[in-house]
Amino acid sequence: MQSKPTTIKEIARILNISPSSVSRGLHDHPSIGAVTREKIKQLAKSLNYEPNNAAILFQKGKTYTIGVILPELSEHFFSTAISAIEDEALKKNYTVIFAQSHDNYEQEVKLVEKMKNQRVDGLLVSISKDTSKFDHFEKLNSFNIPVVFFDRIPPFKNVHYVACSLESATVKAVNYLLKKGHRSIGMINGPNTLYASDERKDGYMQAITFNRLKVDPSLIINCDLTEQGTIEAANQFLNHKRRPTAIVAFNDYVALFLIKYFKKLNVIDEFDVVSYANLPIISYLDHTPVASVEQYPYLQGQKAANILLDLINSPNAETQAYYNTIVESDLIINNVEE
Amino acid sequence: MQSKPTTIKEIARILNISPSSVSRGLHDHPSIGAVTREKIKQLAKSLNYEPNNAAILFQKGKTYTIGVILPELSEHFFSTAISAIEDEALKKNYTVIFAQSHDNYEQEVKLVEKMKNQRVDGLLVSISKDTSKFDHFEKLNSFNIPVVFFDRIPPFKNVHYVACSLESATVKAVNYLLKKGHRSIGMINGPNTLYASDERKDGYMQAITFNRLKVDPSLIINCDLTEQGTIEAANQFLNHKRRPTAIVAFNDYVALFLIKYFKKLNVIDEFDVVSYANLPIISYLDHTPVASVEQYPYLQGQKAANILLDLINSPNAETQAYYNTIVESDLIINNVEE
DNA sequence: CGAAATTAATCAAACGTTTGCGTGTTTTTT
DNA sequence: AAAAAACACGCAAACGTTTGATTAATTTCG
Repeated sequence: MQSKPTTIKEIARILNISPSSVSRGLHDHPSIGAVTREKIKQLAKSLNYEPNNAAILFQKGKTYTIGVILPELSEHFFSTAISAIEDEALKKNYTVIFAQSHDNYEQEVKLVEKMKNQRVDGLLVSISKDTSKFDHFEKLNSFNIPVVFFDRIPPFKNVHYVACSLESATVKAVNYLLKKGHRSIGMINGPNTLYASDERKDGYMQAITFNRLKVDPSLIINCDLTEQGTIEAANQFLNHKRRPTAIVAFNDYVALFLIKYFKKLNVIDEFDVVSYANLPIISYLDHTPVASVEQYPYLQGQKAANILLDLINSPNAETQAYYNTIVESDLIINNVEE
Repeated sequence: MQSKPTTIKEIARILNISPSSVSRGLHDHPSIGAVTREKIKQLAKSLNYEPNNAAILFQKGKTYTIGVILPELSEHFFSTAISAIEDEALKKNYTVIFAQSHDNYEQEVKLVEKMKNQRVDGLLVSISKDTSKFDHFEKLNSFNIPVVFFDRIPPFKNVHYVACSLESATVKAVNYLLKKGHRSIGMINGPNTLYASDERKDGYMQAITFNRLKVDPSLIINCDLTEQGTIEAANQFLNHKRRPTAIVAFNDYVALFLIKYFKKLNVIDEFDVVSYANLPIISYLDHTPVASVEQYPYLQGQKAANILLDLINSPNAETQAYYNTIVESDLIINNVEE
């Protein structure tokens, strides 16, 4: 039963015509007569002919494959994004290969190399936490492999990227809290090295200032994002002379730790928490954040994929301007039932 | 800057030797002298030579690629499994391409076809919910593409698979509840069409019977796994003449709905819930399941990937016995703090 | 010292498909 | 009826790499 797949040559031999005619016939090339074309197609069908992709790819020098490199596939945000990427790629008949950097710079460099060897037509990347050099991506330019960054993007504009505006989302979040009557709002921010921390801080300050209030820097606490770090930050808030009544948490994990700790101290009712969505089921908690910044991973993935496919199929990629796409994030108000 | 990638031919031309020698030199073939070999390697390095994968794959008729088809990538279980698969594949220098069936049979058939066209060396599959025919997989046999199923497997033994023994896990779960003193234990099971429902039911009955108790069939309720369905099941338990004090939920989603509903009715303290792990953060809930059946997605993915790679590289795949691997699932007791 | 063995490299074919160019045959145009 | 156009197909090269067969040069050994 070990059937070798049917080839064009085989069909040509049986029909006593040339392989080129078979190829053209199958592609509805005008220079092949209708009769011959039908004969070819019929035989191809009955022999279960399937084009040998490897051969075509090789011949065309294109792989119809896009690579995706991201930190951790099992994080909900990324698995949703890649799900979108795959869906978009499939529509245009592209294949997706992916790899995880596990937030490790060296691994990321290796993977970029591997993707290049695989001759992907383009690359989608969400950079690892400890990536601060970007040479490995620049190398791809000379091979004419376009790169689109998404969500975790490098801190400069002369690349293609899709990302969420955390700044404007943070403005919305703080505005919401102010409108609810809060006058002292704390923020548990990430390490200063993260670009995402800057954005949150800027948004926070912008909202406060815009409302003609004064920013109290001691209400913005940097945190290593661990449970222990969160607890320390919480303690600082609890002992603060202007003890805040609302807190903006860096992400859902931090919010989770925070809420857990506040519940333990029985002060949870004295705080409103706003967070950035990572965990799909966080709204099922008893004490949930009053609002969440939704970052639309599916949409980001979709946009990034489409931009990449555009770039791949645009002839004059050289002279092209950089896509700097911002996905507006929204503040989702959790209507707490009870 | 548009550098065309260096080829073996190019190196050969510069060194005035034949391409075959270059190829052999790069592969440390014994019939190339040490001097020439070094010259070749040096030049290759300085020209940044990278083998053209597409050409090699084409030439060898192998793609060093494994395909993965699963229902929904954004589900935590699957994203963890595929994360493992990717890690294993990378170790052996294989590439992973994947696609989602979105639990749709027709889509699955299409994807299998596409994977075949891509000439994957092997396929890992977790079948879609409404797949009951398996011809599309059998077709792969004649192309000598091995298939390993994982987690969601077909209901027969003459295929390779890796799966969790939900039956024995359910036995453990029910035993645990019995040991805690529960005498009336309800089960919210899935639709009867699912193999997974059978396993749970069998495990339940086995544990009850083994403990010399009588199975009350009305305590096993089939449910469509929606929130509404869960509520209906809950109501049946609440009105049951032998009202259960513990409930085995089909999965974490069902458990979530159930706990939410019980909390609303203020009867949550009258029930112990056991569930099957899908949601990583469910243990952060206020009222969490007292125990969870852990199905080790990472381990399953790992094993499935390794089996597939074995099959791909075993010369006499024909005569091979079928791998039927069962991953023991464990009952994780949640030590509730308060 | 001549035959055999070893070493070092080359040649050419092959993998399956596509595509520019050429060629013979038929049809259309003037 | 001759020239032009349209049609239908074949030829051959090309993509980059690998590999079995072959050759030429050198070394080894009886």
